[in-house]
Amino acid sequence: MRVSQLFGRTIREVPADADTISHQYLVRSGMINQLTSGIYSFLPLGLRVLTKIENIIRDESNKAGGQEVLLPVLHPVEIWQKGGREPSFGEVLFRLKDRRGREMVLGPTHEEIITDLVAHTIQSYRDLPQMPYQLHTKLRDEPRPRGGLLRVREFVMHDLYSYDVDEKGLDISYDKMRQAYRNIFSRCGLPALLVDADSGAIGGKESQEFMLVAESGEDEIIYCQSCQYAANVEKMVSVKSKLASEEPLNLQPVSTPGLKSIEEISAFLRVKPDHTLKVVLYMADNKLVMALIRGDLEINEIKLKKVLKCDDLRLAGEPEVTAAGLEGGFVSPLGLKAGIQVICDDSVVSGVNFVAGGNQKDTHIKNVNYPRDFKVDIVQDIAKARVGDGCIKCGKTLSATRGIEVGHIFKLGTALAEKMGAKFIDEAGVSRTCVMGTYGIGVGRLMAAAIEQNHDEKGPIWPLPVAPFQVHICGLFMDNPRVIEAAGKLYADLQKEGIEVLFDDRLESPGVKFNDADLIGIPFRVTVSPRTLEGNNVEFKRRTDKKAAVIPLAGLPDYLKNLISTELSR
RNA sequence: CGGGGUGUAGCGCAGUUGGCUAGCGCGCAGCGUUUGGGACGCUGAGGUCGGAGGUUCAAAUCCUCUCACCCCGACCA
Repeated sequence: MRVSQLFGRTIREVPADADTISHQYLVRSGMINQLTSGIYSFLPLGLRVLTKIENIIRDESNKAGGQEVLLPVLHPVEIWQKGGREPSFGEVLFRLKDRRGREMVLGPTHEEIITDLVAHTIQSYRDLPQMPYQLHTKLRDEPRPRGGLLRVREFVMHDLYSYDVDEKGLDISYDKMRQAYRNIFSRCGLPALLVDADSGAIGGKESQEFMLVAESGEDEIIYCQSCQYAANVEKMVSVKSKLASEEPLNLQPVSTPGLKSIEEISAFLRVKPDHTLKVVLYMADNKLVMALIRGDLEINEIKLKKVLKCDDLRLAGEPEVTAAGLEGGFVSPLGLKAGIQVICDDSVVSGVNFVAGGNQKDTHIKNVNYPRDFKVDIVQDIAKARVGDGCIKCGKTLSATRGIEVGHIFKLGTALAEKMGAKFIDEAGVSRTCVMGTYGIGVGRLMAAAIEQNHDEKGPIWPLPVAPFQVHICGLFMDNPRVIEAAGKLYADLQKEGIEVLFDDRLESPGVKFNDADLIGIPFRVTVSPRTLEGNNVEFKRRTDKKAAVIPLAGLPDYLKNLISTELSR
């Protein structure tokens, strides 16, 4: 491609509404353009990167046994009702009506559709396992799009679904896809961290995420440097700090005028926060519930939501607390009237002599102990894991980092397949339900994450396998006949060798060309200029090099061809 | 949905105590001089000042409503 003819241009100024690095560079290099919030067009340069990633995904999916399909974007709402996930997707679903008034949904994902298709296609255990997949658009009305391509409302996703005869088969498919995903990320030149994850709205049991470590990541990853165990903070179960053992003392009410927060209470009564009882009131599907945890810990709402098995969880508002006859800031599980469900973190069970609310204004109670003084409905881990906690696998201290979730794999089981009627006849002639797995990669997000992870102050540094072009020719002084001739010939020769080359043939100053080259981020740059042409040489520079090397023009196509193929096969 | 911010030329911005023909830089077009890390001069094109309503002799500027976008939080590939 000649830069003079390229559709799309580089921009010098940083776009005002882009403050994520990848967003800035994607826009400035002319790869993407925003249409409206969370919706982007891809220009030729950007599409080339996207397509390259897609092709790597395609290749690895095929190798793992996948077969590509293409599913509709427009879904009748009934299929979502049948699958039972309509409420949990809620507002995220884009909805519309067709001309007959029939309600439709723009597909946010395709488990229902593909499972319906499988139900119509699979009949016998002989037809299994299957791994249909697609690379196609998903539409989700996200509450808050952000960070350019990092979080959008319309995006290309790789989604693969596995169907097996039993759990054992699912385990095999899951392992295959986990390996395929590892291969994909490593072939893209992007080392991804595998972490245990919560399965979210999609449900299912086992689930893991592939994360690219990046400052701008939305997720917090808690990991163990010693045994490498890692999990999303949403999911991580950790060994909490232990408290010294004490004898339980007698209950003692104390006056605490106006003191509500854990900090205020612990300072006033001179007790450590780990000797206070934190009470948080939530509305779970519009029912008031009480969550208890040791005062120094935080509640992990994802875990809590799971324990409660509810679709919607939010903090209770002042009116809702008052309506339940409770005193905000002094709420306590002691003497609680029936009807309010109490969920208690296991940290409370192992602690002693807590300061808890007194259930009346300006009063707290010291030396509260479980189970002597109050009852709870559920005891479970609902705490947010922290840096410094112990690893549940090996006991060593946990660390944290931030990451961008670029892939997610789930063992879904049979629940959805059951609802969608995906059954087969087994060897004994008995009808059984397919066991399902689901696997996804956000392709555009991966592209953005690649920049977050690989860039300098001039622009992105694309890994060769996903770079928009492999070689960038800068022709300096393009009004010089020798340069026109030599650069033009080199451009043609490289293309003849099958090398992907972007040729900057514009009559621009060297500074402009070099800056544009850095901004586009192609791994190899060849500069053709009168100066080096004198000795039949050109300059060669990797995007990561500081300085260019002078090398002979003769034999350059072969040299580059070899270089590229060795780099790609690494 | 809660909190914060911004809408003026393709991009980045100034102008906002009402006052002349709405301005600057970049980019774009033409001409000329230049050329190794974002050159310079001259000329030029390009604007419903986010939208609607109102106040006024006069509105980018004041008032009301509204829309859009960005950032921080609750959600996810």
